[in-house]
Amino acid sequence: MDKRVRVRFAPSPTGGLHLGGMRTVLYNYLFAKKQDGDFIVRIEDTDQSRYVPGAEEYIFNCLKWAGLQPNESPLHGGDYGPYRQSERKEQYTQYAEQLVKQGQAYYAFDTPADLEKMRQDFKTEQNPSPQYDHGIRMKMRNSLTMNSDEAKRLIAEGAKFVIRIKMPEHETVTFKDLVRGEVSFDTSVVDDKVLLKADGMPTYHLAVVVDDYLMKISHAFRGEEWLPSAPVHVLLWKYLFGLDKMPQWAHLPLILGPNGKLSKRDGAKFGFPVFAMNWTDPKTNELTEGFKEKGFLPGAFINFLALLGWNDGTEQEIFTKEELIDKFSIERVHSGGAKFDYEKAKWFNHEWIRKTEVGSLKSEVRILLNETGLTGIENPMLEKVITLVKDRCTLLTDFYDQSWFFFKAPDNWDVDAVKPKWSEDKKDFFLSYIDKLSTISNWQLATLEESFKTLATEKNIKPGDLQLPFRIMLVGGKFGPPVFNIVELLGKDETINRIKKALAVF
RNA sequence: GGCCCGUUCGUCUAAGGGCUAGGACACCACCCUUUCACGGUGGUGAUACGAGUUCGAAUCUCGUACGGGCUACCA
Repeated sequence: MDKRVRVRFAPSPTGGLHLGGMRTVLYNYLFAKKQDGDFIVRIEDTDQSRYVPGAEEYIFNCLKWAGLQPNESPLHGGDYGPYRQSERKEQYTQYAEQLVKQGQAYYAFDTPADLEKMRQDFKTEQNPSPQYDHGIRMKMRNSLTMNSDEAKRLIAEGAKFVIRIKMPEHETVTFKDLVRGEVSFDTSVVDDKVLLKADGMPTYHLAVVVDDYLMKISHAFRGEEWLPSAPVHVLLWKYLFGLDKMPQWAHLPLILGPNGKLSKRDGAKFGFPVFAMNWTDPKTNELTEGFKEKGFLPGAFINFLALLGWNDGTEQEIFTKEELIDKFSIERVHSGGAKFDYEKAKWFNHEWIRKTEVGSLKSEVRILLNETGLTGIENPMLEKVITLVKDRCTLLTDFYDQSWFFFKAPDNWDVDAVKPKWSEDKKDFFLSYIDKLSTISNWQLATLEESFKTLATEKNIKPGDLQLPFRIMLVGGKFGPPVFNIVELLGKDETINRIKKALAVF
């Protein structure tokens, strides 16, 4: 009896894909997978003036990176195409005309200047932004205020016109929202939205209803910013296809930045990404940072995004994608907006790096090191290094800071940290230690540490006083994993070389 | 201005009429560590306010305040 679950993500290709958009994708995806349904991506490109080249491809790249692949889309095909609204232009006109015939919509011939004049003329203190609504429409140039012959004549003459919905005056539209329960609106406070634009393209309002119908969408999830226009969509469903065919709605809470609505600016200002992947605006060349390039694992990204406004009722916080699919339910999504906390997002990533196996991290880390000029790294060495430092890395990009010295000798040293306590005795110790190291055949952590301590005792120096200089000789500064772990991985020749080189400077 | 949505530690949240309002991030302290981290243990910290219903309210109702969204031939 229940129809097949089909959900859609419907972005407009106008720029980067931010956290809110990605979370909408995620919830759609999880919901669909859980019910064994279809996840569809439909490109809402009805506004040619806002079209941005590359944005569509970028969106699909983000979905691919996050592992949220659609079943149907302009890229993946499907039985309900085309999946770009610009390619469906012809489909919408008939429905708009049908509404006019049914008396639920009308032609309007007002020019942009007319509309501007109306807004000025009717602007008052109480009503700073007058709407084209039931109170105003009889004062404008439309098929309601002229006789039908004149409207027909104007259209025949090629006059520019739009089709507007004729909102009823005092009806209450009520619908059930999966995250908020019942929501009602008085139709008299919503304006006569344009359905079909002068260029023949539909607006979002018409297109979303027609396409959701034609694509047999069963559940429609979108951002909370759509809630105020929901009554228009509900009415359109009622007039065109019947309320019984209408998808179930869920208006998702907004993701907020430190000062309200999350924006690109917040990212730049507070130093965190807001887009899934790097996005360069083709017009301004402005680069907005993405979570991928910042060093996030896709699993961690999805994980923290899912928890921004949803939880499974237990205290579990780390979820794999499979677990999320298994546990997700739209009813447990919060109705309140969530402020994005970058610190917590990083914590998720840290947890994910820790739990991800070395083998899965290898190629990412290799690419990262390559980009900084560290090439030709052998696999076994790379694996040992990752194992040693992964617990210290919050972001993938931390692997560089935590490990470059395994692949490249330092060329300057934190001498200020050494000099004040440096002495001939210590120099003598390291000279002897070089000899001792060259005789060691069992190059292992315990042996190395033991030999160091023994020699120090023989020379009457506290081993602790020697460890810091030793570390600085090897890596250049006061950082890195435990000293003898570094020595072990560096190997005999490299360790001796580094001591010699540093001794010349100290 | 109007309409709609929302409000539990600084942040994300649990508790759907009944234990001392629980967890996580962040922060602080201690432990571990002769670098820095990780880690471990503990701590500070919240039901916006005011009424009402009730034996009993974070939870239900109303009002107020505050926050957010919308108010385009953009989505």
